[in-house]
Amino acid sequence: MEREVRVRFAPSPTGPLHIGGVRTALYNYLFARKMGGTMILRIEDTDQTRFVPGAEDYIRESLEWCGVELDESPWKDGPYGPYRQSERKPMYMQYALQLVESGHAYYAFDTSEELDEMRERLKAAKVATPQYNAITRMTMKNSLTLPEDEVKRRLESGEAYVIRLKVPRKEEVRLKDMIRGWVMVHSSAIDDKVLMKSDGMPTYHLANIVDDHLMKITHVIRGEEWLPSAPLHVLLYRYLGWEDTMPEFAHLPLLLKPDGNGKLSKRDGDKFGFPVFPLEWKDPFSGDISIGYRENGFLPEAFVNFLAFLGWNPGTQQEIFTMPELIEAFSVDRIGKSGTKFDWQKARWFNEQYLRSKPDEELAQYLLQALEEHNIECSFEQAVKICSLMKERVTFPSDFWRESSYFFEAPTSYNEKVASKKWNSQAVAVFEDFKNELPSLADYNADAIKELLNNVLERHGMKIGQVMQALRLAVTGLEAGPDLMHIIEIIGAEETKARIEAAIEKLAAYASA
RNA sequence: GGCCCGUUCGUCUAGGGGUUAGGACGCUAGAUUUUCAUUCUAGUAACAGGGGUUCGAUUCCCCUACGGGCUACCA
Repeated sequence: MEREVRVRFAPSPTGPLHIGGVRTALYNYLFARKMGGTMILRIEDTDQTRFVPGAEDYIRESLEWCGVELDESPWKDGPYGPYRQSERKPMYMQYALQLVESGHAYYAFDTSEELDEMRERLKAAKVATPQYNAITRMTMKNSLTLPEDEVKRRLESGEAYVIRLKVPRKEEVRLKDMIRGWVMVHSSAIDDKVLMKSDGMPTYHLANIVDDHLMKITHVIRGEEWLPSAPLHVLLYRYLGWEDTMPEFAHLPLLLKPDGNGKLSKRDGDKFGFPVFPLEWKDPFSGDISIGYRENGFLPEAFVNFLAFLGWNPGTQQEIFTMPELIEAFSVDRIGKSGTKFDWQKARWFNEQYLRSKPDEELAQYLLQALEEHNIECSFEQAVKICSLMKERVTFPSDFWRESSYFFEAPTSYNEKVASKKWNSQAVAVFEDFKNELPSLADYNADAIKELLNNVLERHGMKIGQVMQALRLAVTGLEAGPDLMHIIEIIGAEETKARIEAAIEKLAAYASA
């Protein structure tokens, strides 16, 4: 019988979630929604020493920003809570004990010094992979080698111990991955993994199997870094007697550094000059700040669209997808196998596409906000006009203000190159007439302004191409920008007149040359 | 080192025994424009190498190379 699809995203709160994690969450979400299933978030905080304050809130806020909705989570209770492993602590021991009783696990009392010693010894003996396994466990201090009464005595005296899985010496462990097909691993390559730590917490391996089982998870979609330990997880399901409801696995290709050397890591943001985190993160210990996509001006839709295409594609020519469209198009068998390098240029392109598809009225809000911060007044209508002029040339919302400040402030300097090449006495003669006649224009709009300019040019026997660059220089100080007539329309006749007069004065040296 | 996974234009990728190996980003050129950008058009550029299997392999198999992951009482 087909079970209702239930998937989980299970980050550990050890710092900011990086984009690889966000992508894993996204794929889980898309799959859940596509299948009409349930999306769960479980916090994997079994390592108390790595807890970072704020990390959990960061995860929550990041997913909210991306539009990844959680059906069950620490913040939205469901039938299988709690959703923080630290709060599920009492649940794990019984399963570990069940394994001990069935002979699939055992107590071990070795100190970390003894473990190091064992590894050193094996290394010296040229053993390829020094590990606690079927062979070496018989030389260590555990319930397999110690007399029964001593084991009992040690346990009762409160001595520190761990519970290890007794991995069989020779056995092929097969695992079917939805992305890679059958993966075969020999049990000799797996060591006797610690299941319960001496602090009473389970390790990832035990906790993840117990929780996935208890939470009725049907599909485990996670990063490829988990593939090597997946056979171990299969063994756990088997020994716990849960193999018939074992989830299906899908191991996602990793996100790689742009230079193709290694998986994208937290430090790479600074190194390559783009964010690796969805949101800005301030490290609570060092105070270091890492930039985020949101603060960098990315629209969440663009970020999600871009991320979805890192390792997956719909098999059609369509590139722009809304979240509902992604859900509709998503399927696990269109996820690629090979690692994916991060392409900053393409990320920008997606953002441009989304920005341009927004109505001018919405874009105007970005500009208005920036203007407010600079204490500049501007009507909503003006802002809309400016944005409609600028939208084809911006990548980020912050560009609206950065690229359009001349609408509000007269130029304080002029592009040197244009000034020396295009500013001359003939142009100035045209501008004298133009700026004087501008305020008396009956119908003040871009078309009328252009008509006036043409009239003046005709009187002077000149063509529009001869003065346009210089006029732009006078009005904006720059060498390039959107349609000048529209700029002049927005700025207004009086301001334009004043700017032209200022330019004539300041650039006099060029005109006489 | 051992084990596991992978390898199509610079990048993201489609394809799959016989194709002019397709698209997108980037880049280049042309067109448009008052400039820059946009837009449009064109161009650039790839099946890692070697063996098989086959009438025919980029596609299937093996080996090598290269890349990546894992190798903790971390997840």
